[in-house]
Amino acid sequence: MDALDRQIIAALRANGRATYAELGRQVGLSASAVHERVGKLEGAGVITGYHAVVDPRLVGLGVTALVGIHPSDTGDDDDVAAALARLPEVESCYAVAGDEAFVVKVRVATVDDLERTLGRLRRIDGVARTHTTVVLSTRFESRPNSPEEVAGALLASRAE
Amino acid sequence: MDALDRQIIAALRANGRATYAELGRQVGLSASAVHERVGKLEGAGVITGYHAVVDPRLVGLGVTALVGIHPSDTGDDDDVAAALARLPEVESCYAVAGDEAFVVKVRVATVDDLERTLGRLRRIDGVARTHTTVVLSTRFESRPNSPEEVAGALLASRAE
DNA sequence: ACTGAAAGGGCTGTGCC
DNA sequence: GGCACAGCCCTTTCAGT
Repeated sequence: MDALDRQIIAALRANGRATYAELGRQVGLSASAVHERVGKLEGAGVITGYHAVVDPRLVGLGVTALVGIHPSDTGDDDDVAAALARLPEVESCYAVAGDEAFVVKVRVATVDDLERTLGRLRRIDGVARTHTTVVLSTRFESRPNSPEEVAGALLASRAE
Repeated sequence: MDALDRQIIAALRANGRATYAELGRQVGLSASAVHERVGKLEGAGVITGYHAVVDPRLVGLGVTALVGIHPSDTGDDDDVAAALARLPEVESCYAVAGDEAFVVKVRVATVDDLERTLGRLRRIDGVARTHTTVVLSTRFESRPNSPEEVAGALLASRAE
């Protein structure tokens, strides 16, 4: 993982369909060299996949909510996580510190669907209670920020 | 937006680097037809981009937190959102219903960095207070669930 | 709106530095 | 590890339906 790898990763985070030739031009390498590096990054699990990003509203999933999952005294976290993974409307699932065991992001079509989904969540074995925060608008999401940028910002913050 | 478009979208959500020829094979269309459809989906804003997904830990961003942003009485939400967007460690930002104005997802290298970031967040004009939930593990994230699957699950739920 | 053809370019393996 | 080359496949455009 050198500076070239990081540049390639940043480029692929910005445009996941960039060709190897294009990436090569950006970082000053031949297409075959980039091809090899990307293959290694994928093999090492650094790059885990490539995904098209879709406007949820335009595919009929206009309602987003963040739901905190309070665990019951009995019940295994891994089992709860597995049950959460079985619900396709649960898009992300984080195990967290604090009163809640998990925070999940849910996407559905309508508030009626949200109500139904919350019912299903509460009925999971090991779930005592949910705490729902409805998303009014997504200002930005999954920004492809390079670690470099983050590091730079944190350095600047340190210097303050 | 017909069934073919939805199939193509689902395929590109699963593999953002799928070739047009490959997509055509999957949905039973020629590569040129797929090419045209994808172009229209991009133009209509249904597909907003393609991104490589990277394991945050392997690029030195091993600490994730969800931070609720409580607004002060004075201060404009849009200004706060703009200030949040300027911090690269803030990966996502949702305006939410409830006590908090926003919930943001933050990724940094260390808990020291997290402390610094929280300081920067609190210093934003219009931010009264933050409430931080540290992520212990990401069970799954940004799963490419097709709206069909979600609709199916919700239908099943309705029938229960 | 899709197909099929054709030209151009990218992909990806091999051999070599 | 990277480059150059080469064969093949894909992309992209365009006429035809």
